[in-house]
Amino acid sequence: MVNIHDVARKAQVSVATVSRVLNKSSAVSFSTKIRVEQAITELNYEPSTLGRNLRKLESRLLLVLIPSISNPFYTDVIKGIEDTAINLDYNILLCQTNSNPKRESIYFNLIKNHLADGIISMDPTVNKRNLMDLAEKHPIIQCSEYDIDGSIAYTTINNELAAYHAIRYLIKIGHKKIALINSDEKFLYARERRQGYERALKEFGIELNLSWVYHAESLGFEGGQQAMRQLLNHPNRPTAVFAVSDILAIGALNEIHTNGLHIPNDIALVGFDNISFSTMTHPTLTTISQPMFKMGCIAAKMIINKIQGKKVESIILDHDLVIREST
Amino acid sequence: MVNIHDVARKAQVSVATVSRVLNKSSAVSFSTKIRVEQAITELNYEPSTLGRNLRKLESRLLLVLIPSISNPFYTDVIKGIEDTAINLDYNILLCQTNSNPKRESIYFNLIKNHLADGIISMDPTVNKRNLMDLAEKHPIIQCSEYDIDGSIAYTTINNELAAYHAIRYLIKIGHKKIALINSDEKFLYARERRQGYERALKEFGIELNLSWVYHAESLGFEGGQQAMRQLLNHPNRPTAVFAVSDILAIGALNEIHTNGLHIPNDIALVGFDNISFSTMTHPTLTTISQPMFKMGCIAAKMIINKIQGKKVESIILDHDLVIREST
DNA sequence: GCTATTCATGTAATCGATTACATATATATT
DNA sequence: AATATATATGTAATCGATTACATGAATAGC
Repeated sequence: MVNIHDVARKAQVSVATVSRVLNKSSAVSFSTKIRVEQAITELNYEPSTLGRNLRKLESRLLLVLIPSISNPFYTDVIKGIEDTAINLDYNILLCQTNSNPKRESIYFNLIKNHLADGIISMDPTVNKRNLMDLAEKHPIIQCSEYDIDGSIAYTTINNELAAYHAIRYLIKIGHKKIALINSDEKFLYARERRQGYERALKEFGIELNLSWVYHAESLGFEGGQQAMRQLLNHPNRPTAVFAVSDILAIGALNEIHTNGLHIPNDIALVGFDNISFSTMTHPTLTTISQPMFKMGCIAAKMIINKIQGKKVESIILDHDLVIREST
Repeated sequence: MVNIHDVARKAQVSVATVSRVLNKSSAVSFSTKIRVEQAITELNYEPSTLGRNLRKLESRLLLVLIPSISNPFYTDVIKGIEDTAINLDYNILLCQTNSNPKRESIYFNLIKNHLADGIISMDPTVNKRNLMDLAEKHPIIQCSEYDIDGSIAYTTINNELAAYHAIRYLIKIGHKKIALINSDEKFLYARERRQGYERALKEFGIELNLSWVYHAESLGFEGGQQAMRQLLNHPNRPTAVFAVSDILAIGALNEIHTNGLHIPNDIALVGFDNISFSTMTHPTLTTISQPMFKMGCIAAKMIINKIQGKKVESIILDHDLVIREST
């Protein structure tokens, strides 16, 4: 493999001069510059990023931790991260933890080993203690999921308020019997969305019926189906359902159809995330839209600022209620 | 940052001995081994992968080129690649080209720069000429999409045969007027699936009606909707539709519903890929299932073998016709 | 007890770049 | 013309590891 010395020899200059031409770091006379560039072309030389990074003590690689790419919510966030990162000459390493602690530690080692410069964590299942320990020595920010009491900067939406808006809307169009399909409340977003649900009910004088609050066992379609199955068997069936993710909502929608009921006449349905599938269901799904692409861009900017030693502040983004046919 | 010299000093040995302990490469006496390990723990030392990789001239990073992670087909393939790669101590860098040549060249540079050891390309939009040039000097294999005449090893299914099976099945259940929603035929898989479509028709003595062959303008839902809209306006409406991807099929399904027609009574529908959403539609979608996870595992094994200088052969995997409610 | 072999460890080169510092030449200033 | 400054280039240290080779000590074989 041809290296910088070969180029230097061919162009009859020192390696320093070659490096200067490569990095435009200081003045090189026109004639030698041409000579060096010619040598580079003739030898088909490509500088080794490995050597460069070792010297500069950086990898220009960003780790993005997600539970799984199968959830389309992450798709657009990642697009935002990638766009921003590439523009600033960083590449991203997408890491699916599958909520597996062993995987997690592999990826944590990557940053300890200097193979990555920073981490954007979007994984709610990550070990918070380990993450915070790591954040003492390495640049880390959280995206979408975060810790209230942690010292790690984050960008997210106001989950409590978003859920509140969804429920308030259901109440305003006449619903009083509103169920909640939540995910596991070990996740902060699940706790927050539940709080928003409860606040809206309280504010409109509707009593909280705990038997209408379900926790899905999985985050896939089946989770929504299972939860809905139980809600449909409830002696006092709700007239509206708020699911904390579109995937759960779509599972619920499926189950409602299987039972021959009509949406929204028999049951109204609201999801969360505004994934692209939510326009392909029948009826189309009313949902809360998060600014996913923007969130990704901001997360990327935050982590790069952090890597460069700047101070970063957490940022809360706006959400929207997207009203479609399911309500 | 603490380095190998600090450890050596603390343990009162040479850096070579520390490296030996780290890599278990040759005998180190029990007592010094303990001393070194203690120093490592006390100093909280983590070896720099950058330094190691530079010396060993490898990065243990694999590039995976995909057009976009938004297509769920890739999800399981990537899981397979990742599982296999991690077991063999490689990490994967997921690269979305978004069919953007500039992105592509960024990623190609990564391997020229030795920041990655090999490439698995799943991108049908990649510039074939560039890829083949690169393959002369670097380990590259193709997954799912490939080149017939190229010299690059690949793993995929038999697209022609899969399409043939889908169409033969439609014919056997009584359909004669069968439309094809294809994607752009610049993609090899599109050409192959069309060949399978034509072979099945020919074999059963059904004349090819070119006005029933559509090319979707996008690979998203809208592509399927648009194509279906045109098919529904056709004076001689087909009774069955084969779409070359589930996403297109779901778009078509939506359009059929919008027009008040029944699936499968008015129109039968077959997709391709067996993405998880294909069980969530109403009716559920008959489709061709590819062994995505397995394909990913094999692709990863192939590229790692190639990196290690072994000879690799292309592998064709089996597909299945999954019959559901839409036919 | 002397030589041959094995074992444990150290020294220094190496991977491929960047860059502080040194030096030589050309140009500007007086 | 003498000095000051700017420009162009080279030398060598450095980033953090691995490893070929050298060396000294311990053990085995006779």
